[in-house]
This record gives sequence, structure tokens and C-alpha cells, in this order.
Amino acid sequence: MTGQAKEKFNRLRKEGYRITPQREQLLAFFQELPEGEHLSAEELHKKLSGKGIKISLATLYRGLKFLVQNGFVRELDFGEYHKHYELSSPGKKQHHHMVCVSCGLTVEFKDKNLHKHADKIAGERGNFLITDYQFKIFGLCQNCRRR
Amino acid sequence: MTGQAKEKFNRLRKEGYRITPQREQLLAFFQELPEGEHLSAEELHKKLSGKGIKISLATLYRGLKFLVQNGFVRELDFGEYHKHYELSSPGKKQHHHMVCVSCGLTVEFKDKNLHKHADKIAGERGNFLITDYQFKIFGLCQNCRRR
DNA sequence: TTTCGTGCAAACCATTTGCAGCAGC
DNA sequence: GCTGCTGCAAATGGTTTGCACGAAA
Repeated sequence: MTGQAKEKFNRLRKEGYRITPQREQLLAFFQELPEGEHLSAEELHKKLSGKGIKISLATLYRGLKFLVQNGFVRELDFGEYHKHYELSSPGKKQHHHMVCVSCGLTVEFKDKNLHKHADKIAGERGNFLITDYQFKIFGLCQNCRRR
Repeated sequence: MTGQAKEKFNRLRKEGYRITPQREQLLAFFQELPEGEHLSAEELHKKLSGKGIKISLATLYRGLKFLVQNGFVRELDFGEYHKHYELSSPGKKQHHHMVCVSCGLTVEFKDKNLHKHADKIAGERGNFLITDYQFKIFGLCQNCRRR
């Protein structure tokens, strides 16, 4: 666990939260994850078990909520049945999605200019500290248009 | 039901789909809905019943999928537990969301420039016909930053 | 007459919750 | 010792699915 995260954990401890092995190990696991890898709760549970870390699914969900609400981790929603989680580091590149509503084809893309929009809006509307932003486009892909 | 929709239904009929009272009534209901109103499946079911239209929840879900996949209706995801549906008319204004990951505070906003990004990306990446796009920003609101 | 669509009830499945015991501080 | 956290199992809730019947074409 990085020093920065330790500080933040200490602050949370003062606020009445308890820093348990499960929470520490969960955050440490995210920090070791390769850039750009975003896992579902189920996948996380499997990988943690694989590393010998014992944590129940219920506690994992509660731990994830704890980490998300305190800005350590972000929750991604690809419009699938389940959510994905990844370490929330501000400099991280965002990738966005274009989805065909008919066949489900998904194209990932990046757009350098979107963060300007995000910053502008966050500043104008309530002074948010941005942890994440996502742009999703839905439509018909070339194949499905033809039909 | 508009003439345009009728044509489209006839085309689908030729492709082997069947145009049932339930599907017709569902689409007609969407067309009567006020601009900007987006309902969940549950809400739709209640409102249809209120109008004397009998349709089971299962059929409603199947009908919604049918209308979404054929471009009549769009499915919106506000990151809630359920999805929302509204008539898919191309000129319709989009509204986007900024959500506080800590307290859940949600701010809606519009941004005139986003459609340019959407169009550009859709053209460059696979020639999509856009039916919808959504921009979501996550972060900490002013109150939650302070803590 | 041939499928496809419908209604019902049961199944699904990711996530949440009640509760008793445990552990951080 | 107080109170928050954990693990377990059961509940939740929106959505999907199996099946037999009904109805488009």
C-alpha cells in the first residue's frame, strides 16, 4: 500500500472507520493490478482467493463500496449485468464505449477533448472533484443498419 | 401510431416479425408520452394498465427489447437499479449526469457540444447510426470533499 | 398450418441485508 | 468495552426464461 493511501486510511480511522485486514488487502490488491484492468466483484473474489486472501463476497461488496465512496477505487458500468472496479488514479486514461443496440457490438475509443468538457461542467455545476467520467454512444452498427 | 412507424412495422413484418396488439399499443403509448419523460419498465406497466392496456411484465420486457433493437425506443441507464425507456427521436435533447460517488447527489446538465464528438466518433469508428449518447461524470461534491 | 408471441410462474444472478460473533481501537 | 466489521445464509428485485396455449400470417 502506498504512503499516500496510508495517510488517507489514517484519516478515515480518526473518523471512526476501522481499518481491517480485508480492507487493507483489498486496496493493496488493486494497487498491484496492471494498468487498465477492471474486474467484476466475482472476478476479484476469485483472484483474491487465488492469492490466499480470504474474504467473503458480502464483505468484498461492502469493502468495494467503502473504497469507492472514499475515492480509492472507481466503479465502472458497461451496461452489463454486473459492475467493474479499478484503482482510481487521476492521471489514468479513460476509454469510452460505442454500443450497437441491435447486435451488441462494442467499440472502445478514447477522446482527448472530453476531459475539458468534464472539467468545465464540474467547475460550473457545484465544484465537483472528478474521479471518473464516461461517454457512451448507442446506435446501430453498419451491419444492423442495412437490414 | 405515426405513418413512419407503420412503414417500419410493415418492413419488420416482411422479415418475419409479428405485429401484435401489445407491440402496437406499446409503441403508440411511447408516442403519446410528453417530451423528456423516461419511464422504467415497472412504471410503464402501471401506466399501461391504467389505460386499460393489458400486457404482462414479461411481454413488456420482450416488447421493449424489440422496440430498442429496431430503433423505436432508447434505453437509458442512470446507474440505478433499473433501466429507463423513452421514444427515440433523433432531434431530442440529451441530458447528462454528474454523480457524487459518496452521497449520491446527482446533477443533470446539457452540453451542446457533445453531439459533435459523438458524430465524429460514430463516423470514424464503424459508421454507426446514433440513437443515443450519454456522458456521465463521477466525483465528490463540494460537501463530501470537505470531509 | 406453421411459427412466433404471450402469459404465467419459476428461475436467475448480482448485490444487499439480518444477525450473531469477532475484532479494531 | 463499545461499536463497527465480518461471515453466513437468506432475501431482494429487476429482468429473463421454460412451457403450453393462442394468434399472426
